[in-house]
Parts: sequence; structure tokens; C-alpha cells
Amino acid sequence: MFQKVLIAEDQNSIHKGLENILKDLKIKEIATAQYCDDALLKIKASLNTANPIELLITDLSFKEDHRDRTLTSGQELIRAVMDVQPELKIIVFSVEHRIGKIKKLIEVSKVDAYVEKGREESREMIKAVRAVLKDEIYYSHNLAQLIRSADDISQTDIYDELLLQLLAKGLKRNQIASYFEEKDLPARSLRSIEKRINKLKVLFDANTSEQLVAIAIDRGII
Amino acid sequence: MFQKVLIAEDQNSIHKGLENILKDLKIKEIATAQYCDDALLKIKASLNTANPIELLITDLSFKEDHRDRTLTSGQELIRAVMDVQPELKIIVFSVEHRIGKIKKLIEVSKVDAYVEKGREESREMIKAVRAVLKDEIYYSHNLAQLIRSADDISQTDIYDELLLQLLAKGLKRNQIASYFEEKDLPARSLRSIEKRINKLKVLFDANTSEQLVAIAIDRGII
DNA sequence: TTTGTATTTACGGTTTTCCGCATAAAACTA
DNA sequence: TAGTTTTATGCGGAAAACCGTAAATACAAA
Repeated sequence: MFQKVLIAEDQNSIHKGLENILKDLKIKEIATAQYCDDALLKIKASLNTANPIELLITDLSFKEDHRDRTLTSGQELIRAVMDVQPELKIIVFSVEHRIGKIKKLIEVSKVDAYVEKGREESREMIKAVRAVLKDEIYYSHNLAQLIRSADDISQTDIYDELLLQLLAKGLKRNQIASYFEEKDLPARSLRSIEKRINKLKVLFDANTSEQLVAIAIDRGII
Repeated sequence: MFQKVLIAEDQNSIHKGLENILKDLKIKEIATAQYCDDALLKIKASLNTANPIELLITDLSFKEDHRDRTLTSGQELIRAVMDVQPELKIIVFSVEHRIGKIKKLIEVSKVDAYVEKGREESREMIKAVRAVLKDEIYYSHNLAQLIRSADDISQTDIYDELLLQLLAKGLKRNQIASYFEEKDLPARSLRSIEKRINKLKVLFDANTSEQLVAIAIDRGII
């Protein structure tokens, strides 16, 4: 079993529960952090010791407060951690259920497991830790099917994503075209922008561009 | 201090933490429920006993799973509870930070306290329980100022809200006008709908209707 | 009731979005 | 390389959104 584990999570009510689970799994040392920056510091520090941290369990969203932060989310923490300790195992533990975000974590950030917060979280966390120990990828029960059915999202590329973001930010069609022009992106003409929006409307079954933005937000694409 | 408290929360890692806090506050009996429906049942059942539940601590969002549910959210639970036991004290404990939703809870549902899940949650929960015991209203630290600054939202009435919902659902301007016509709502002409959208765009500083929908979702209005 | 004010509605014109079509450019294939 | 397919662009017209204005209606105070 893992010797040393770090929990990055700002909800202190969760710490106790999580620690109990890990203790039952015979994990010797459990460190905690309430801020992403602290988590990164602890990981860096432990690298030069006899027993470095072997597993990071992290939430995705961390509340803002008075403290200045450089890392503001689990995603950023994960990216930073990969730089200093690429072999570190990572389990994401979050309420995030939007399949777009989760797919990105697994495919882009290469996290080892995703456990959704909810009724089965304790059981799922145990399974996840055991799976990760065996170098397996694990995502909680109800997610497996969702990920397969979310191919529509994979069909949206980074330009679609940018386009949706610009729409949500209040740019008009021709302003978006100008933006694409400036940034030297492909398919920058007004007509191409229009066609791209239309393609997305068909893909997400949206009647209007307002609904398209609502769906994109709901699915966690933007 | 309260004699009997019910916690409605589907994250089982949180239960332990909350229970510890409540025990420290000398609360004798702590009941828990993972589903809204179960919570309501327990409240109803306790009404006919010698010591009924005096305080309900509830989350807002409950995950869907295999079980059929009639009550699917904390908001619905609160509404149902008010019918059977109007004098029951209620503390909402949630990650919801969108001021629109929170304001509605306090003003419409008349909950006694709102504690935001996060770093200070334990301390805030203790404060909340003590305040509610003294018949006071309590909402966590960082919220007090936000609520005051959210007057813009109070300026949106139920028709604005409906309008935003219909926009997000993909109805066109004239379809919205027809909808208002059918439902016999005031200001049902196309021009009035347009003006209302325009008013909202000014209010929320949105350039386009797409951005307006994005902002409305972000602020928890729809 | 009258008067004044605010809201709602209708009309008309401008801008933006939407969409089909034709051509041009690019990517791909044999 | 030449031919084929896909993608991008430009143009024009229709539909929808946008916006000012004025008449009609609703509402409140006098």
C-alpha cells in the first residue's frame, strides 16, 4: 500500500472522513492541504525526503478567500504537480459531474482516477486507491457509461470551444471573425464562423445561439 | 441546546465531520438521511414522538441514482418540510455560492441560516447553530456583503426570470411572445419582450443575448 | 371624472443573423 | 501530376433581432 498520501481539499468536514478511509487501507502517513499552493509546496518538499508523497487526492474547486493564490483550481495544481513529480499518482475527488470536464482530466491531464462526491464516495474511494496502486485507471461506477456516450463533446475542437467562449463573452459574429483574423486562426471569415455555430447547434440540438451557450455551460464545455 | 437534529446530506464523508461538530455542541440525538425523501419521512415520523426534530441541516443538491425520488433537491425538501412542520429550524449547508439562489432561500423559503461549504465551514456551522438557537438569522461571513451588493438581482421579477429561462430553452423572441400570450401574462407583445430583454442586458451589462444567458446562469438566476 | 404619468402596443426602418449557392482554395488520392 | 473531395470564402436574399417613435392603454393622484 502507499506509504504517504496528500489530500488537497478545502472542506474540512471531509478531511476526517477521508482520513478514516485511508487509515483503514493501512496508509501510514496522511498529509493535508487546504490550498493548492500549500499542496504543491508539500509535494516539492517531500521530494527530497526519504519517503516522498506517492499519491495525491485532490478536489477540483477551491474557494477564494483573503489569501493570494497562484494556483486556483485542482486542474492547475495537477498541471503544476506533473512538472515537478510526473510519476505521482493522482485521484481527483470532486462533485464535478459535467462529462466534458471529466473527460479532459482523464485524457489530457492523465489523472489515474476520478471519484465523484456523493452517496457511494467512501466505497468508490477505496476501490480507486486499490486500483491506482495496481497501476490501473479508475473512474467511479456511474461515469463509465457516460464517458462513452459523450463522444459528441470529443467532436468539438479547440476552435469550437473558443467560439463558444467568445459567444458567452458577448462578441457578435463579425467581432468573432475579427478576433479569429487577429489571432491568425483558420476559418476566420464571417461565413465560416456562422457555419461553425450552425454545426454546433446541430450537434447539441440547440434551436438558438442562446440555447447553445446554455447547453455548453451545462455540459462543462466552457 | 437543541435536543434532536437531522442532517440531510448525500456525501457520507461529510457526516462524520458534521456529527463531531454537533456532539461538541452538546446535541443529544443526531439523525441522518442520504435522500430528501427519507429526510421528510423522518421528520414526519418524529412529529408524533416525545422529542421531535428541532433542527434540519440540509444540503441543496442531491445526486441522482437508481432510486426513484419525489423530492430531488434541498429546495424541494424545505418546501415540503414547511408544510408539515413550519416551526422547524433550517440551516442550509451547501457549496452553492450563486447569490441569486441564496437570496431566494433566505427571502422566499425563509431558512434560518446559510453556511457555505469551504475552509471555514466547521467554525461557521457552530456559529450558525448557536445563532439559530437564539432565533437569529445567520449567513456565513463572506456572504453578508454579497447579499447587499446583489440588489440588481432583486430588480428582476418573475417575468424576467421566466423570460431568461425561455431564452435558455431555445425559444425565439416571437415564440416567447406567443408563450406570454397563451399564459395570459402582462406585456406580451413582441416589442415588450424585446424591451424586457434590453432592460436585462443593461442591468447585467451584457452585450448580446447570448452573454445575457451566460450571466444569468452564472449568477444562479436560472 | 379629469389630469398627468407610466406602461404597453403597433409600425417602420436598420442591423444582424441565418442560409443557400457558387466559386476559390486546400487537402487528399491515385 | 491530375483528378477528386473537402473546406473556406464571398455574395445575396430572407428571417430575426434591434431600436426609435408615436398612439393606445392602464394606472394613480387630484
